[in-house]
Amino acid sequence: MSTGTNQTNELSKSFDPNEFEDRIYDMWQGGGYFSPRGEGDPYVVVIPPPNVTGVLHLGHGLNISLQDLAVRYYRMMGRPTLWVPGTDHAGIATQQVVERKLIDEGTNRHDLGRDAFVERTWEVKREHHRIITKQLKKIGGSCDWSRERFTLDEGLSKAVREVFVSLYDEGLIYRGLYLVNWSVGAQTALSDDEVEFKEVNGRLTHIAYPLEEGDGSIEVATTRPETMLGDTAVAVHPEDERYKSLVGKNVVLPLTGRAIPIIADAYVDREFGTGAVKITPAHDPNDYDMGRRHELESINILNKDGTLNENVPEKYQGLPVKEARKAVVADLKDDGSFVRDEEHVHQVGHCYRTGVPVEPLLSEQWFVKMRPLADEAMKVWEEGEIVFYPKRWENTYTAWLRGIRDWCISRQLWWGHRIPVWYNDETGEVKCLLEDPPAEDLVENGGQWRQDPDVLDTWFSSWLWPFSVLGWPEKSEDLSSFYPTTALVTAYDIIFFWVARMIMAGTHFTGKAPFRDIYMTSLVRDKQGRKMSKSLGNGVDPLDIVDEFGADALKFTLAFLAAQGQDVLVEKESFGLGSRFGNKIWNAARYLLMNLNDRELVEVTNDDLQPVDQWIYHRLNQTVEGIHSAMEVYRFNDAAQLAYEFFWNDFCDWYIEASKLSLYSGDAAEQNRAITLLVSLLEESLRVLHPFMSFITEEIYRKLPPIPGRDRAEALIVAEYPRASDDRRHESVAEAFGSLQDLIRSVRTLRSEFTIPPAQKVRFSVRCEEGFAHLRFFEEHSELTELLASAEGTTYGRDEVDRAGSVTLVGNGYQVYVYVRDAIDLQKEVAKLRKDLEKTERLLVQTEKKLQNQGFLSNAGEEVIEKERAKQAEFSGKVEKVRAYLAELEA
RNA sequence: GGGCGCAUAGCUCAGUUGGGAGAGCGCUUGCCUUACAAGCAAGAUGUCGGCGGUUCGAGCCCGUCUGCGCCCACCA
Repeated sequence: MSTGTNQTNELSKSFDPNEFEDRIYDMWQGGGYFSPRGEGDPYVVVIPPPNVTGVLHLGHGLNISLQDLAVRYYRMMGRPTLWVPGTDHAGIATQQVVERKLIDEGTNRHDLGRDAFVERTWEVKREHHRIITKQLKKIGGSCDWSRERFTLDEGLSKAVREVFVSLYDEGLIYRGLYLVNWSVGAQTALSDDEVEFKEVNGRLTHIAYPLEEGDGSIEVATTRPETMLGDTAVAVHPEDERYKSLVGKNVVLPLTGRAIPIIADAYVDREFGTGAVKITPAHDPNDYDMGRRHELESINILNKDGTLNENVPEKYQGLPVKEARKAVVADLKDDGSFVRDEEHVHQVGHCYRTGVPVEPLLSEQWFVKMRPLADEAMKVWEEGEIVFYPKRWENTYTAWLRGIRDWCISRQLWWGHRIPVWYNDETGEVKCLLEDPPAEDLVENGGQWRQDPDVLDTWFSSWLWPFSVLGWPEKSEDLSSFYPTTALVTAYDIIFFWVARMIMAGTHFTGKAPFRDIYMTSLVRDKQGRKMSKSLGNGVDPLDIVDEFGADALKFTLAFLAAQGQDVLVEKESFGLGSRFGNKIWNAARYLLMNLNDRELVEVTNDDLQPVDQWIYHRLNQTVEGIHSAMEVYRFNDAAQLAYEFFWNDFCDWYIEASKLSLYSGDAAEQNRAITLLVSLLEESLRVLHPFMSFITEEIYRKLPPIPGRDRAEALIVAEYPRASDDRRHESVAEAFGSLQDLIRSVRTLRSEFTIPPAQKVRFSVRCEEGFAHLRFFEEHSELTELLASAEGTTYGRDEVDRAGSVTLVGNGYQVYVYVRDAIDLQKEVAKLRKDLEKTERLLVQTEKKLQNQGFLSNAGEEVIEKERAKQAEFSGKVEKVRAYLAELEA
């Protein structure tokens, strides 16, 4: 059976990803290939949802690329594979985007009103959503768009509501007046995790508080002098002799004239500063605790916009914190209570979204009691239900769980899930409801019930993501088929925000950890190791990379560079790696397709394989095995490198080159055999490469002719991934081919060192030694050496040959005589040989020492010793021959 | 204060159970050789951060020191 292949399936001469990437993506999506197919153990990934109003950066590029790589690999491995895409409503960030727009339009959200503002935000969301999904497609993400979700869509809102009500009913959600982190920038409370501590060069101000009675004073120190306006005590250590007598007395607070007590508390560090601390329960976490212990009054001095309120003397009212600080210090100086101030480096909390310093503020907020949830999350880890890659992140995870604190979930925003709690202000009743109360009961319609104005922390919907996207709380088909999911691929900077909380929610509400494998991606940095950011201007836009190099280059380069657990440093130019690889694949394929003309693809059986064919199949086998084991443990860079090396170094550099003689000089049958093997190997290589280089391989796959005896998938994306097979294992052939490569390289080196022009053919003979497996190989397949070394008039054999006029190259098990003595500088050759001899002698001595070492012989493994013996034989043989040859040359 | 990570070729980094030091880029030399100059062939460059230890044998294991980086933490 044979198939005519005279159709023109040519590839264009120049390689341009832009020419086919969009077209191929549409083909995939149109073909429904992104949806799970088949039966069996599914491979499921949910995307870490990008902020809907955000801009994709290279971190997303890496994250999307690695997920796509894994998903495509498992899809081709035949597992029903699902990658659920979606976006996050990102409360603070999105609200800010819209608020800024309003300010530009000369208005603001309060003028607009809540409903109109939310509607406006939905418009902005829709606009950005279109852009961001387009970007995800550009990058090549093979996600199932028919299942796309948004954290604020109907189903997910239902999940959020369900979870809130159920936690409320369990007593795990509570409301109360607590000191929280207040972001003046975003005008909302934040959870502890949303506060970023940064080192700040501040000043430590020492202030003397005069005693109410007598002349003495007590000196305190603070980094936030303005908070003294809200002081309600001064604390000292109970055993501090300096102050013991003062405990119980009062001091008069400067600037306000209020009298406040001196109390004793063991929390105070006698060594720090003066050993006396001013206490501001309303604006400092420690002071707050102490205030509770001592039943101190709390005086809130801040408005929510960060200005001082009516609880401070009039002259400070309305001043922002920063200004108030200056004014207070100035006034303290005037009034004589200022002692001194000094430079002081300390950690100051900042809002992770707006970057402004966080002000601790006493306010009414909703919290989730985390301890019980954290315990469950700890348990699933202990039981091995979840595994981190790399493993060390488990420490970070467990440390956080151990030190868990309650989670402040209410946000004073308008964009988000409204808290499902209603108050009856007359009766004081509170109800938390799954369904909204009837409209007529609401105060705005003349009823009595008023809904809590706040929305929930964005992460309160994100933590449900792996099961809410699959339909929970409904008992959907997707939920039963695809939950728990298989892998989570995300960056390590959101372990607390997201990963740990998803595990809590998943475990608590579904009884199962939401995923098994947690792959923490590296952070992408610039070449100086700096985080990419807009302000530094060092950001690289993944779409620019796609435009310039193609999506395959983006994915391949990142996969190749991103070793597990190591931050990856890149610049735009780095992506030349993937781009060049694409070019290589393109040209190899173009070359083979060109050579289909006037030849036929024929049936080729294992019996038809020559050693070089067996060698390439052996290498393919090894490559596939290596990729499988690398993928199993998420070593993407190893897998990418194996694929790269096989295709470029083995297939292109050796196999295609070696095939040229058959392809051009063989008879018709041989030519057909050769092209068939080449195209078959190309086809299989495309399957190997597809997860790494998806677009280009699919594009080429479409142009391949039918190959006799091989099934054709409707698209490469759903073709079967190659597996290793025993009948392709050819160890001894591989060893022989290794020797052949050595031989060829040594001839090439000789040519290169003596600059013998490529056009000038050299004549050489090979003499193989008795007892070497590769002897027959050389004898039977002389054309390989002939072609690869650009030689002519070659003779082979076991017998001595005429060496007159030759230069000898000594290899393991063979010698090559190259007849170029006239063309080379003998002195240089002698010098080179001496150097080579020295090195070999050194190696020989090393090996012999080992073999004489009793400790080595008794402790090392059998294999290691065997290997050492083989080395000894090789080295000593070589030394002997080179010595003899040198003596001959020098004579 | 606690925890973690990194120091390997000029640059960016691989190196999975300890057994003759690797890749990509860059550099040098020669080639537009019937796919690819985004290429081919050949080549140079390493006290594997310092010191000590375990071992027949250490880039890899242990200790210690130095220099960077990150995370967590309520010392005003």
